[in-house]
Amino acid sequence: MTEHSKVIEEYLLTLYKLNRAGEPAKAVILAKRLDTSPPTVHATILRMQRDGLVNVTKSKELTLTKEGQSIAEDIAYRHNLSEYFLCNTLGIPWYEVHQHAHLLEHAMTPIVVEKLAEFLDKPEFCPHGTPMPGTELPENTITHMEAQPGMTVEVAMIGEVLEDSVDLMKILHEHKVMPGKQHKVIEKTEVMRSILLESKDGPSSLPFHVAEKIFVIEIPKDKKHSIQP
Amino acid sequence: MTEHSKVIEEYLLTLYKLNRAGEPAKAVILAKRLDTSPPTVHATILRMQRDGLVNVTKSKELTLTKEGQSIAEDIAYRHNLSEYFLCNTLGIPWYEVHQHAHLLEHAMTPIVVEKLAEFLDKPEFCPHGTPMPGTELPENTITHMEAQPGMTVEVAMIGEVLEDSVDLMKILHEHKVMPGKQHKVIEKTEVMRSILLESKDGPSSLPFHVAEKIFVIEIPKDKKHSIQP
DNA sequence: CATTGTTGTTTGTATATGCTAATCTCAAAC
DNA sequence: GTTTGAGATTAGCATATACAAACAACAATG
Repeated sequence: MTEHSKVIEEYLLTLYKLNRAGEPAKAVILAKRLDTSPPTVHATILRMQRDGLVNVTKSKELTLTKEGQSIAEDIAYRHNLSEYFLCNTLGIPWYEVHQHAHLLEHAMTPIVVEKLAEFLDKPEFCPHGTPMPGTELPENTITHMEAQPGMTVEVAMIGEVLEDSVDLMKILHEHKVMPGKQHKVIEKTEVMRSILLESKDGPSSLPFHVAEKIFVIEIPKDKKHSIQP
Repeated sequence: MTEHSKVIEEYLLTLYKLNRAGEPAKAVILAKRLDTSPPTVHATILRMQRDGLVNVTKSKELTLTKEGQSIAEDIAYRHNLSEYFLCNTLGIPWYEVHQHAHLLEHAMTPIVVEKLAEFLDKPEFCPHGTPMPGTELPENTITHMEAQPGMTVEVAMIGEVLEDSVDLMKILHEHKVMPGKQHKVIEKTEVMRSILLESKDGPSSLPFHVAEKIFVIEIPKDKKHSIQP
């Protein structure tokens, strides 16, 4: 497992995340996610192919090779571990840690990763609720779009796509729509394309496109607020 | 203060360290320290000049500009803070932290630096005894070469030049020649070009070229071992 | 089937970083 | 003062990363 540049690591991580989100891994998407131009992505993908990190299907889908996958998981782990550290040890708000971890993830030696993981007690989820590679969300996790009015849900994970918008996450934070917190689904209005919620701290609304990226677990009536009052 | 590449940050830090060690800052030295070729150094220095980070005197001495100095201090601080964290929080041996910090120092946002410093209680020295920028070693600090036989000294700082050799530092560690530890100078033999020491853990010898890079403080007889038994 | 729009690719450039080999400069040594 | 040797520089080249503009390929839509 050779050393790879920051750029290559970014590509690998992005492909890994697209994969996990079930989104198609195409060059255009990469260009958008990485805020770069299609020709640049093209050239970089060629290099990654050459180095045995990705394969390109006839339909131009990008798939990680065994090695690419393994490296990507490593980076994802470093990223999530960094976020956990920044949030839980240093006290940086959960909705801000992503950007800082974005740098750190490329600068951790295996020993630092190991020692940090030990220090943090081997966490299994990052502050956004994303499971570390190897860990999975509970079976009964659904997207917030699937939660029906009347249901009480607990937020399990704020989808990684949303992590790029600190502003949005800050608002979610202010409305207590964050991992571990519970709220009730009041209504889902097609016209407004948003979901109305009610938590201890009052009502809030969730646009459909955001709700699609938030993962929740239904809480049976008798267990409401048993975890996070 | 614009963003600078890892490479540029390395150059700045190296120039800063040469400065502090009182060594001449010439291109060849940089090439050696950074393990790169003179032409590469030349090209990079040109860019740094263009960007107002260094000046070159008629005698080809490289000097940091105000801005270069300020950035370099920033990097040095991040480096030392990282080392302190790795050693004191994660428990990585002091003689190994340098290499890990070497990566981290380029990946810390100002907020991470601030929060980490708070978490660590604003340390003033790294595990090798190097003072953070803005802090100084005690006035009465001398190099180990200046310590005379009969004197009892406490190690204050392992010079940064030595940090590149983990093997050497590990041996120093095994002989308890490390910051905070005391020992007695037995003899200084010109022929062997080394200094003979005696600490609680037994005798050891220090080659002159190493002794030049180790800084100590003389401990008056009545205060021996008052700090580190 | 022709049009259109999305996506991929090529072309032509640019910059930062690196190298070797050759050359230049200058001070120190003879 | 001429030589020599260290250090600086130039020339020539390579790779990774980036861009815009032009073009190709192909699917979707009318």
